[in-house]
Amino acid sequence: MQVPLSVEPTVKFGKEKLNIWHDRKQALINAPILPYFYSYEKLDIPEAKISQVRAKALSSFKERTFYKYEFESRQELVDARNKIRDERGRGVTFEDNIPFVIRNRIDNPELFLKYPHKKELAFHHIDIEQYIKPGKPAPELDDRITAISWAGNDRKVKSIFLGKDSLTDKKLLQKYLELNPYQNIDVLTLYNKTYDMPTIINRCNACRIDITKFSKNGVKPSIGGEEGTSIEGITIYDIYDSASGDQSLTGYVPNRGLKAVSDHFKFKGKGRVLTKEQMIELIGTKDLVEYNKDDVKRLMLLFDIYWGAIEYKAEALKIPLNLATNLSMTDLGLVVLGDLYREHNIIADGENWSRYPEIFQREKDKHEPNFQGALVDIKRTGVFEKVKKADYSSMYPNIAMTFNLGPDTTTLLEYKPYGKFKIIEEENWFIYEIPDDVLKKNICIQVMKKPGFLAKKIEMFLKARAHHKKLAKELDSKAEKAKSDTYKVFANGSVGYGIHGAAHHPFGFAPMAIATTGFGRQCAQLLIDILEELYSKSVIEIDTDGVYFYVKEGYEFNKKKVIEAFNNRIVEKFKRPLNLSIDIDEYPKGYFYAMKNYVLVNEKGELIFHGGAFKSSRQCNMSKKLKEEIAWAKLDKKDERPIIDKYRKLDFELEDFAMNVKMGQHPNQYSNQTGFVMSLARQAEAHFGIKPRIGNQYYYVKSYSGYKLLELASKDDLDTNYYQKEIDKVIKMFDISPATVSIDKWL
DNA sequence: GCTATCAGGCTACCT
DNA sequence: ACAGGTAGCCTGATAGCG
Repeated sequence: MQVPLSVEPTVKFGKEKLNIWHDRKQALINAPILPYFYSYEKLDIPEAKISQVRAKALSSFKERTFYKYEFESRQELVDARNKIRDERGRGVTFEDNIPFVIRNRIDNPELFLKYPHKKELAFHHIDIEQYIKPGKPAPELDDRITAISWAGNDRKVKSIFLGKDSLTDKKLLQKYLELNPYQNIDVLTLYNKTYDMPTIINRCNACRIDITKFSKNGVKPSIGGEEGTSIEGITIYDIYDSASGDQSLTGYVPNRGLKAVSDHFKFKGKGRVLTKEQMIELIGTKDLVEYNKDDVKRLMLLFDIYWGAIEYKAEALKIPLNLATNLSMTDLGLVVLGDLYREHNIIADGENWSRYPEIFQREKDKHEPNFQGALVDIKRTGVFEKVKKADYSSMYPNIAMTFNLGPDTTTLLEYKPYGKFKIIEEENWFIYEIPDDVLKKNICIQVMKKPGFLAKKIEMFLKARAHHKKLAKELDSKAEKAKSDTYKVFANGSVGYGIHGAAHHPFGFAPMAIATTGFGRQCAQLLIDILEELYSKSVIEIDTDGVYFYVKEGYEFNKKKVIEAFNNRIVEKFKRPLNLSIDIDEYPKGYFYAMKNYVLVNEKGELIFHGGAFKSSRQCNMSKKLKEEIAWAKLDKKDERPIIDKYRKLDFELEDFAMNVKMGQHPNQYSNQTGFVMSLARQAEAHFGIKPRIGNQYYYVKSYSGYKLLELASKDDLDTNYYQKEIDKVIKMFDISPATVSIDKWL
């Protein structure tokens, strides 16, 4: 690679250093820049080194003088910034919350190329199994590890496992470390970084095994905190991060667990999938080892799918590998926009929050949005045959590119009374009046005709994407596919209305987000109108950039005609041709229930559920199975009654009635401490000593005495009334009640 | 005391 | 602490009814 394995900031003797690992060597260098922020004002900060710089302000694109405040350490910067925020509020200091490694990368784009990891990366793919005490829902810290499987670059899976009667895992761990010197490992691949490595390290601690062996410089690994596990000289790649962000899986996998995702990619293993009970029962047997080995093979299957994009991303952005393994949209935006702002000598003079107070600081309810987003609607419900989906490819980046949006071209001019979308063309610019139903105003956005730098950058990304996508198809190449996906992410990250619409992203530019979503709504509506006209009231559901519609008897679907009509309408509406293309997918049948909630049958005859109403992970198995059976009956026009009668008997295992919920926040963040999730968390703490923690998952059932953890419930305690009502709900979902039938259907 | 309805808090999902 | 948008579950408050 051209880039290092990892870079982390660290303070030594009060000075900011960069801790760089490359080719299994550590380089502790002085950071080439000091932590800094800007302000328009001359502030009284004695500890800072103050200088003046001339640059263009992001808000006005006019040249201004800024004071630059440099600090000895990040902590000094944070303290000074927070003091000013406390006294004066936000908005006095600018670019004051950029992670230091990224700030270094933006200001010295070639910096990390001086520390390349040239050796072939040594991977270590790993999975462990752990004992669970009978009756307990999950393993605990003192539970022994029963098996470890791993593979290196040779892909040969090896295992080490505990005998049935061994009560300690000390020898197993010692042997594992002996067989796998961490000195020779660069990248640890696993699924769920909060489990395997912390567990191994905890078990080593419990067994008094020296854990400094894990790191390359004798420093103890850290396992706690929100940062997760970190080991000096090693980068941890959690494939779950890639799988959970993979949009192409939506609707095709029941969850983002290792098994579901690898099954989706046609995993073929030797072992069978074991239940929790079997995993305990089969300790010390070949079955458990095969199961454990299969998980490593699943891991490697997914590794081959996702790794290419990680390494490519690191090199394309010139960032260390550890930053690329779980690059957030925020950080991607910082790098891509940071490069552009540096090249054009722009300083972001405040965040959206302070630059557009009328949008981001107005009085509103707790979860009310700041501005209007995408168009979402359902026009017709029920079963439809020959369902098609027309969607824009990369809609938002294409809009930003075609409409020439960017900080240098786009300005929020003024607000007008809420009304219709309007375009006014002048010699050098367009003015777009964008109605916003959140702000209840028309937002007037001026866009210059002179080509802008951000639109140009996005065009470059989209062209690169198209190029690699074509190659991927022609050569059936995973590497090209990874490149294509990477450029799609880059294009999204630089326009990503998520970043430009964020209140506190340092480089966000709200007019861009408002224009992007505003044009998005117009384009979606255009597509709806055309399909409604061509196939007579054919549109079913709309979500952002995709329109589901059906072609009824007597109409002939013609893709060319749709696209032609679409292009004509674009010219009519926007007074010029736009570079927006649409794709069309087909499904033999579909059942549409509500916005974002529908069931499709694809060409292969598979049932694909969309939306929380159908596939919410919190619902019980009984309800899920019922939905699946009724969906098939409904789509095949068969009688649902026998299915319902069968389910009415509630003849299932206790587990099939278990619902589940995950703690979404830290215990002290719950405004309602007596709320549902907290009450389950308290039960778990009282009975099993499980500390309430963000991310904890609780399985529960409804009993006559209230909601109970699954482990505390028995079958004859179940609230049958509640579960009968669950069945009623499913029936209602598929039985089209008058309230959900569109007016058309009655006419 | 029971049932229906609604708002608010929260999770889970979609683009 | 990247955005907005929708559905559904659960709780607690309130209203209507007998």
